[in-house]
Amino acid sequence: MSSILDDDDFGGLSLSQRAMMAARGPVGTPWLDGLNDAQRRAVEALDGPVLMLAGAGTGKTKALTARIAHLIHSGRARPNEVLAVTFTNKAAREMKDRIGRLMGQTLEGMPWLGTFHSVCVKLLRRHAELVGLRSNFTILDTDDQIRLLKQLILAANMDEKRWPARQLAGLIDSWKNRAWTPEHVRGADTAHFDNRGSELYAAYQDRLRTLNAVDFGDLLLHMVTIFQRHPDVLQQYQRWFRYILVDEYQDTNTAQYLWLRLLAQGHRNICCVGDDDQSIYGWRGAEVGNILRFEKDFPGAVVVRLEQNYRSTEHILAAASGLIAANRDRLGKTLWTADKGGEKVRLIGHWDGDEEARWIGEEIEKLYNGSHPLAKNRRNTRSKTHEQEFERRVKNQLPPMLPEIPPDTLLSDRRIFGDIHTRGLLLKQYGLEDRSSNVEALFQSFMLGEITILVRASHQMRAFEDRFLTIGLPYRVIGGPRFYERQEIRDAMAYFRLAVSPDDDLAFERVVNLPKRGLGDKAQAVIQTCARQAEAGLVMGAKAALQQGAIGGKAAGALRAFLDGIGRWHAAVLENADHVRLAETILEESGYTDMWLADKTPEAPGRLENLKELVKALESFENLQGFLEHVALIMDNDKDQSEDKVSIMTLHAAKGLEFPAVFLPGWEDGLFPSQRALDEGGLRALEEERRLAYVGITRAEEICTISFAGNRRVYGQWQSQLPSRFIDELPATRVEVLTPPGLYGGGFGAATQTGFGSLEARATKADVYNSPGWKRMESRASTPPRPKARTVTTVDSLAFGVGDRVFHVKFGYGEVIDLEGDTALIEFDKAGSKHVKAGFLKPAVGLDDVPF
DNA sequence: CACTACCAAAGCGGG
DNA sequence: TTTGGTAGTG
Repeated sequence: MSSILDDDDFGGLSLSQRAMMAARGPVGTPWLDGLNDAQRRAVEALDGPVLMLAGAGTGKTKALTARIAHLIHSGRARPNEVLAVTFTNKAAREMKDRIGRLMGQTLEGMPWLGTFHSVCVKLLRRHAELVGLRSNFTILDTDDQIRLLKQLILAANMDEKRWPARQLAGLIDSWKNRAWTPEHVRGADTAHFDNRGSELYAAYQDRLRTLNAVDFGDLLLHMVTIFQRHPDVLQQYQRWFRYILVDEYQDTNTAQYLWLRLLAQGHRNICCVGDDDQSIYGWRGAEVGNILRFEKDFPGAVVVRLEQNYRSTEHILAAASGLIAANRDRLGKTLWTADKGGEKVRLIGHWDGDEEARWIGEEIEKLYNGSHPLAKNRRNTRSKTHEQEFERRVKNQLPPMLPEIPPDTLLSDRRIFGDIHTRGLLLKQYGLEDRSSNVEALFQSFMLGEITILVRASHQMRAFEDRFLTIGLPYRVIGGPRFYERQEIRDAMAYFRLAVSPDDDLAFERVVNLPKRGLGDKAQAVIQTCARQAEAGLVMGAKAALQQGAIGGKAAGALRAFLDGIGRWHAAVLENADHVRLAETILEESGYTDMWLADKTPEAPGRLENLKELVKALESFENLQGFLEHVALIMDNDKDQSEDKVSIMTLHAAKGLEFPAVFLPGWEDGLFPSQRALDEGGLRALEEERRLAYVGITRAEEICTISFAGNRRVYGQWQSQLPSRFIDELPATRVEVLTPPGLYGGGFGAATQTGFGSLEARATKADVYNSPGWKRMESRASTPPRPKARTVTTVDSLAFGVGDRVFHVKFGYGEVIDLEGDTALIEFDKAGSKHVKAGFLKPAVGLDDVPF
């Protein structure tokens, strides 16, 4: 073995691995147990190219992990000779866990099981010099990238308003996804960005090289470049990685495809798993063509179709299959399930988005209560989680069930019902049955964590958040801005980066004047000039500027203090000082903590909390360097998992997940499929939207509810729209149309079932139109909805008095405790007490915001 | 240099 | 509607 492959991840067997290999033999092979025929074929076809077409819920991860276990156990490869790539850290983690469980504790991690990016980082660090980098390069995230590009745009004398850095970033990203270096783009692509796209791209890559930095796209691009230009290096890895496995192959872009193809060229032991029907990342550079072309790329490939679905009931699966059948470009699969019957997909129309949110809220309450007719039919009862939840409730002496909430309950009381502690009072007042001891009902009911709402676009989430805050329904938004993307965290990280490497110019720029030190644009320009003159980094430039007296007065003092700080922190890093303490010191000494302490905005306390959490997160790392290295690639924020909450997320974020009950709101033309897909993308884009719809429906195990609204407020403007064309494409026999909800107050539970679905195979939408409730709504459609009072009224502080109920967009409802000028102290029902500007408050409203 | 006022734009988002 | 960025002012 050459020196290229000379370290732990390529080394010989560890003791435990040897032990494991030795144990091979007639002992059991648990990973082969419980596989169906197709899965077994996919697991046992070890050599040569294999394409595993795995439909939704067909046990793809099971097959994939069994295959790895089988590979290792059969002695074909050692754990560190298997390359297995995924797209997300979550998927990688899950695979690691499952393999560990399959093979027992003896398996010492597989170093080459990870995301495309994390594997590439490891490889690139070894060969950085081949693309003009040092092996300790930093990985820029999107934020850094944009700021860098902005500088380049300005330097090129372009109007940054007409040519926004974001757009350039997208352009460069798309080139990198196709594995195009600046040389490829030059000449080939001049039409973009005022004809200067390729020029700026080249400048950007140069700049990155000087900064010894890469962006995410570079990780793959550089590796492809290295493999193409250095056959000797490529050969080493072709030999080393004896088996290659790829998850979610339909999501690979061209760069990833090339990278894989180069590595697999020798032995062709590559196994790709994917589902062309779930390709939903075309806008991010994914090429469905990669999976459609697999058999051409790898002649003689074994193709295995996993078609037995273990997730959804028959009706749900059939509805999804019927929908996706409208796509032309697909390999085609026939999913089936042994789980016959179950509930049909439910379809309901609403007057507007708020009513949709209200209806779904009520549905969820009923599912949770066990009072929903469908909850009572539950088939998947007595899952382990239910038993655990039951035990938890008993142990904490919490009533296991929420009471059934009468439909005419006042809005203000609903909130209290939602609060498990104060609910008892209302039980009496409303004369409700105490279902505390009703174990059967508990098992029939749904836990909140079993329920999800999947939206097309993130702005749809707000209606649900507003509503759930109001009725006190615990929810969790998945995939919002992540922890490490928050401003305060990124600021703090910039300080840490400076401490580790003072020549990190991007970090320097981010925090020179944060908190405000009087080092504004002018001072920074001087520093830049000095740095350029000295051909050195900004820290050196700043020192030079001070020496030359180019910066004087107050600014000089502040700059000197800042530089001293960096020097001190860097020295501490070099001395291996306790990094947690150091981090705290940095945040203190730099004045960053004080900045937020002095900040009066309602977000400030939360930001301080986050900073504390950041420092706490440091504890699990050896030092600051290790932490920074880790964070660039893994930015998970998976805390808060323990509480039982409804989850709200986008359809994209839901891929790979499953839930017993799924709500799919907003199925309207223009929203889903999105207007952009309808306008620009042609058939291709429409088919991708349809796949998204397919992904949505196939997330559901037992209950799937699709809904649409006739009117919706988009960016403050009311818009009317038609139900989604995808609704027409659902096979009518698999759909149950609910009449629109009753109008005032109650009646939500009274939604009757219209008999339909025998003659016309695709008449679903028309049926909704013809249902009596929709007629009523339609007659109202000529009058555009009036904006509700609470959304247009702005009120100054004088309009409130102590004790008033108020509403805040972020924090929900609360009570005024104190007033001081334009600032009010509010005790929020859900968010605790906070000082907020009165301008953010609106008077609380009760039921009078119901339309009609 | 910092603060305020006004204006434009707003897709899904992993690493 | 909200958010972020820029231009103009104190």
